[in-house]
Amino acid sequence: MSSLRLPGDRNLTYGLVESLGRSIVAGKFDAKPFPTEGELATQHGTSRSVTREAVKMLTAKGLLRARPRQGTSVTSESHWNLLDPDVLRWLLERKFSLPLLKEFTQMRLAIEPAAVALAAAHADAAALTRIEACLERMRAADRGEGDAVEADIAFHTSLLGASGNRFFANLDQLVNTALRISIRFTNSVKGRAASIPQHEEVLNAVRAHEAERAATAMRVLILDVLELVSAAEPRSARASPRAGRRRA
Amino acid sequence: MSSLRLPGDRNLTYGLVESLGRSIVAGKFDAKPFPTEGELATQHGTSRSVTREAVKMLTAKGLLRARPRQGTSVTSESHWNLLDPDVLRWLLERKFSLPLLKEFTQMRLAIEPAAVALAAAHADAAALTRIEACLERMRAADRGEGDAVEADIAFHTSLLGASGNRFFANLDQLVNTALRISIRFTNSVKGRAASIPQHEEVLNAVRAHEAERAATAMRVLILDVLELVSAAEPRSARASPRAGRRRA
DNA sequence: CCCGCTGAATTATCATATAATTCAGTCATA
DNA sequence: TATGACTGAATTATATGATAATTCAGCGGG
Repeated sequence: MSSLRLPGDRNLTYGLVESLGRSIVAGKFDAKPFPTEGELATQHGTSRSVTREAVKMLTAKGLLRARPRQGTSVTSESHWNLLDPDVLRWLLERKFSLPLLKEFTQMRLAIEPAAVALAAAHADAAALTRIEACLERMRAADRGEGDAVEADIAFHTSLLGASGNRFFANLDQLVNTALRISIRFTNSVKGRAASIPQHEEVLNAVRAHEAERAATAMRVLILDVLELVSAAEPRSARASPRAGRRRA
Repeated sequence: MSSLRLPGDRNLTYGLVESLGRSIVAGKFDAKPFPTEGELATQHGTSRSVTREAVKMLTAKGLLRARPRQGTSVTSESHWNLLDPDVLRWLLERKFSLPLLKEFTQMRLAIEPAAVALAAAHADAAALTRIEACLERMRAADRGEGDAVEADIAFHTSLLGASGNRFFANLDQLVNTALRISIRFTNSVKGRAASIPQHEEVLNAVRAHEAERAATAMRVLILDVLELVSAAEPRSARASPRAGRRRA
């Protein structure tokens, strides 16, 4: 019935994945059971081929589980693949989960300083140029030219790529997705946009091949975010924003 | 034609995914173009439904790209999703990639110390019991009772789970997959199995809620692995095993 | 109380047909 | 010659209908 015109619908299958993914994360099937293949097809006006492919993709993302006779069902939330950008986006967009954002920032605090340390050690000329371009975009955005959020994101992902570590580089899409929401949040709390000087310090350290200094600069930057996110939480079990770390 | 009896074949589709995934990673389609849907179906004796679902899953893993008229093609390696346990396993098993193992260990060095620090801060009683059980399994394996590799893996993944951070916890499958190969490698280089005292130190620190001490202990443990892996590399661009870090 | 059988519901697989997309070539035109 | 619209063919995308395999729930016998 519905035309299924959702963002990222290269075709019917992806549109259905998007639609179902949102519904699942929103908890629409917490009470009533998940429809069978046939029901899904008729409800959405898609063929069984499309329906099956969508279910298979959501299964790959850990949201669904299909077995003969038993039918298809939503898995417990702990099985959901948070490292999948789609899943994370659905979770962060729908019921805006502050705890999840905090946990994401904790992961960034582990990953990004290590990545910039590697970037400082490798110091590819072309990569450096790319990072500088991102910083320039941030400066331009600060003057009102261009999108500050996109520039900020590009800065961080370009550093992940410059690390020369394929695992860090592979996190770019995830960071891209979540950072977009994270920045929107931090900007809403404090009026201030991203701090240019802090980002400059990271770049300078990388350019100077000073790994430890670069890592520290990045750590400071992300700790700021983590404190903003933690402060927004209701008072409960957040004695230390990032336990057991001092002297970066 | 072939019966497609490969590990992890809950059904024909997963079997085909496994088979094609290995072939792609092995570079079987670097010269010749990737077959069309129809060709794949006839070659493997599967219906087009199964073939399409397999192709779709491999597309989700970033290995393939399908467009009408143009056909299906293998993407460049930089698009492959290393965070997918299947993809990583195919890469590590097939052409045993030492650089990739090194990069994976670098990521562990970023993740696991942060995770144990959080685990030490949270200190859930039930989680502690689980970790202790894993250590006991390691001790038992040291006496010849049980599998040492599995116990070692369980120790590390249980700590990821105890971190209380869902992103760290979600890395368990990835660590489970790659650690299995990593341990096999380190054990082959040096005869020694995993160091029990080092693991005990981690657990003790977590039990005592000493986050920084726990992180340090884990860092030491993984640095040992990283040095083993780095030492096995041919002499080239590895001036410092983990640049800009000293005094763990 | 337990074990095996049976039936039914649902996914898994197969087979075939039609639509949509897009690349490569053709041809008219400036 | 260069350029742009048109055309045809190849391939995926979607639809539809049928059969097989799996497994749960319930029944019946021991």
